[in-house]
Amino acid sequence: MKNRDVVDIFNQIADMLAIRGDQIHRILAYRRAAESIETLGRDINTVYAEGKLTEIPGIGDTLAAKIEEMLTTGKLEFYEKLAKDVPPSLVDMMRVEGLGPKRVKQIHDLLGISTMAELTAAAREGKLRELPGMGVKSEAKLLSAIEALSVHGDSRVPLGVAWPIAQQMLDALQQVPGVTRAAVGGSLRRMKDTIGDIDLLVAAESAEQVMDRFVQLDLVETVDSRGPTRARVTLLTGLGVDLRVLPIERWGTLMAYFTGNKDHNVKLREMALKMGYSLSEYSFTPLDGGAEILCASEEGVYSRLGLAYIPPTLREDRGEIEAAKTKSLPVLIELEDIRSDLHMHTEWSDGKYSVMEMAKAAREQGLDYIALTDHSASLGIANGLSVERLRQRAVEVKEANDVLGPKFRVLQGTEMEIRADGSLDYPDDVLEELDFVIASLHTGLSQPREQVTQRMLSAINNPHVDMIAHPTGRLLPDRPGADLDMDAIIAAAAATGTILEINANPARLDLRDVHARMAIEHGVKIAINTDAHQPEDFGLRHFGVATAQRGWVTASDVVNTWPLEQFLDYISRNNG
DNA sequence: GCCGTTTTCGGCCCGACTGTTTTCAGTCG
Repeated sequence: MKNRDVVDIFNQIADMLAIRGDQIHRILAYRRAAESIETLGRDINTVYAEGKLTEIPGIGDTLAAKIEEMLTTGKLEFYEKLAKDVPPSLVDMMRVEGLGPKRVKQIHDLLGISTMAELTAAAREGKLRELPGMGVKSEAKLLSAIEALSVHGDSRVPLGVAWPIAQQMLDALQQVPGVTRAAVGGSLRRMKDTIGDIDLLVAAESAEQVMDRFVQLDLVETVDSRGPTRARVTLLTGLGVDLRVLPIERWGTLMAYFTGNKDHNVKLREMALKMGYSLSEYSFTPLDGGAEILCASEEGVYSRLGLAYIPPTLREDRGEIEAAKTKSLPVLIELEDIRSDLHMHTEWSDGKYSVMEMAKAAREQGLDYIALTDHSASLGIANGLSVERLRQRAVEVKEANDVLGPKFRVLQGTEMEIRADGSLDYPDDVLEELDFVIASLHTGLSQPREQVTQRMLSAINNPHVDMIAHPTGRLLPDRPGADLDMDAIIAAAAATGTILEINANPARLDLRDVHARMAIEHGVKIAINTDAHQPEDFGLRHFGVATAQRGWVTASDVVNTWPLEQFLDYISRNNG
């Protein structure tokens, strides 16, 4: 069993317990455990083998025993017993927006419905409206939610898809008279790799006009709810968007409340309670009934709690609150720290622009040096370079350096295939001619864990390989990538000085945040590259920087922040 | 079911909005 399977079963158990009407805190314990394993970044089997399951936040003796049972027997008796009580198909019904555990149980108990198909039929026949607490309106709403689910599904969208939509909506809301601030919140502000829905936050004295504009935006398909401070819409793409509007004096509490993930926020509110306040998006309210305290800035919120300011990208309850207490938060890498891009393609392989065009565009971006890393021969679909063509390209690289140097430097590089059999695409003497060698996987990603890990290890252990690009090869939101043993990969990278990439393309963001954090904790250096195939792609860099921040990465961990000499010195020291 | 400068037992955040209700339950974030 893999992490994903354990996560899946714990989440299902939580839903089943909720439908059964179990105690809420027990349910939350299963959800919290699932979340914790999902963001663990390590193979749960390895953690189990080390006897360290209970060191995972939210895993106690009971859940550790359940995980052990799953990992050793492949099943869980508790789950199977529960499934007899609460059919898994009921859990499936909860995916319908607006349908929670109570309603599902009621529908099941009173109408004998236990599948989505039966539910749809009952709604169409007008049977749901007869239930207590239901009416014609609820029934119609449920029916359209079922249809929306079948059209759009309920999967999360990649950060790169949600981002421009949110910016476009913000631009429109900023035009509304009386609006003083407008920003994204939620997982989008935390720059999580995938986004469930978009949160927009606006400061304005009167919400009325903002709401009017919001619900009339072109992208909006349906208005799901609308009140004096909050509105929720669904876009044509199926993506949900929430808008909150409060006066500017409450901006700090508003932003704080709608940025942190659930666990981060709960901890902040618990801290506030211990200090005698109830904390909400509106204010700190003294429990003894005194006047409420407003915060116009987030800094004000954190300082009142005795904490250093926590950057949005860290607000995931992964130790940042504890670090903020002791003022030991890392100084995170920023976009401005980046001075190079070490992974890009030209028309020699599957890029669209010439060597000179890419180099000039990079220089205009303010970069000091770049590596041209066209694909190698065996990736035929990307017009990979034979040894002969690789050497021909070197002529153009030299020309570019003659024209653009000496303050700008183009490195002669490759993105070399790690073939399905584990061999590398160029022989060592060819690699030796190059300034910078990337190795990466594009094929055989679904090989068994041991096999694909061995392939990667053999590349890392080749002294000519300087960096591994997009290690797992995942493509968001649906292709999970290779099942690498990241403990082994990171250990090998640390031992050989091999750089691991955070690929900034929002379809990749690979390394993902938790693996970047594991890597730097083991002393592995990180690169943040765009994998540009055209000049516009350089604009994706901020997604990579944000992912690095989510991994607690500082500027000194990232080779792209180094001057050229320091970088060249580092890769030459680790060659052979 | 987890967890501990409140506790090994008894806590475990805060609010908006809807549709159905005459005061609130359910869902969502």
